[in-house]
Amino acid sequence: MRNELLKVARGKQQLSVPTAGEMRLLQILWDREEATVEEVVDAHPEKEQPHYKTTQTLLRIMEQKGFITHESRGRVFVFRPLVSRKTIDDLSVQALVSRNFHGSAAGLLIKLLEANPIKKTELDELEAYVREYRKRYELGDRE
Amino acid sequence: MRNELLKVARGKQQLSVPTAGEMRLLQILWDREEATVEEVVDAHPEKEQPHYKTTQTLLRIMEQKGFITHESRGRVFVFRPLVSRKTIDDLSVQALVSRNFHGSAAGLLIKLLEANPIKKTELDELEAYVREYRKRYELGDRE
DNA sequence: ACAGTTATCTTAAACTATTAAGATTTCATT
DNA sequence: AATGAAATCTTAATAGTTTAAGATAACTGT
Repeated sequence: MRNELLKVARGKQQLSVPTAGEMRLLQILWDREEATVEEVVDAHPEKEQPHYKTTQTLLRIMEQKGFITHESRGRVFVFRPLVSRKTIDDLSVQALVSRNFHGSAAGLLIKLLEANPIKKTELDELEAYVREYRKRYELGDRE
Repeated sequence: MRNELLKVARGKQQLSVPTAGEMRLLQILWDREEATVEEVVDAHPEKEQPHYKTTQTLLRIMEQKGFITHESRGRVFVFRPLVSRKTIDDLSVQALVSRNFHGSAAGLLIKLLEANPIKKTELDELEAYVREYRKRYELGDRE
C-alpha cells in the first residue's frame, strides 16, 4: 500500500517527455477520457492504424512510465491518462525551449510570431494578453 | 562527384529533428561558426564536458545526417554547421506543434503566454510585434 | 462443460541514440 | 629518420523506441 504511493510519487518526480508514439496515444486518451486497446487502435485514421499488439505493448510501457493507468473491466483493460495534457505540454515546451532557445520562452514566442502569420482574431487575443500583462506590471505586481 | 551532390541533396530533403545531444553541439557550432573537436568539448561547462571520442563520434554522425560538414586543417578537422539555426528551430517547433498541439501553432502560442510570465523587456518587444502586425493588416496587406 | 475467440503476458527483433575503447594514421620534434 | 603525441577511423556495448509474434489466460456461446 505505502509502496504504491511511493511508486506513484517517484513516477511523478521523474516524468519524462513522451516519445512521438506515446504522444499519439496520449492524445487519444485525453480526447476520450478512457479507452480499450481496440478503441485506441480504431481512433487512428484508417490507413495508419497500428497493430493491436503493438498498441498493447506501447500502452504497457506508458503505464510503467507513469503516463497512464488501467483498470480491468470484464476481461479487457480500460486505460486512462494519469498525466494531464497541460503537464505534458508544459514539459514538452520546456524541453524545446531549453534545447533550442537557450531557455528563453520569449525566444520561442517571437519565433512563432515570425513564422506563423497571425490571423486577425488571434492578433486581438494576443493584444489583449499584452494589455493585461502591461496592466499587471503597472500595478507593480512584478518588477 | 555527381554522387556527392546527390547525397547532399537527399540529405537536405529528409532533414531530421536533431536529438538532444546533437542540439548541444549544434548550438556551439552556431555560436562559434566553426570548431575543432577539442574546442567543442571545451565549450561545455567544466563539469559536463563529454569525452573527446564521444564528441568525435557524435560529430561524425551529425555530418552523415547533413547537419554539419568538416574540412581538414593540418591534421585536425574543423567542423561547421550546414543547417541554419532558423531551419532547425522551425523544424523543431513544427514537430512540437504537430505532436502536442494538433498542428496549431496558435495553440502553442497561447500556452506560452499563459505559462511563462513575460519579462518587461520581452513585453515591449512583443508589443512592437503586435503593433507592426496591426499596421500591416490595416494597410490591407492581408485579410 | 467444452470449444472457440479474444484478451493479456512474455519475449524479442530491428532500429536509433549515446557513450567510448582500441586500432590506425599523421604530424611535429629530436 | 625515428619516436611520441594526438588526431581520425573502426568497432561496439548499452539503453531506449517501435514493432509485433507466440504463449497463455479468460470469457462467451452452444
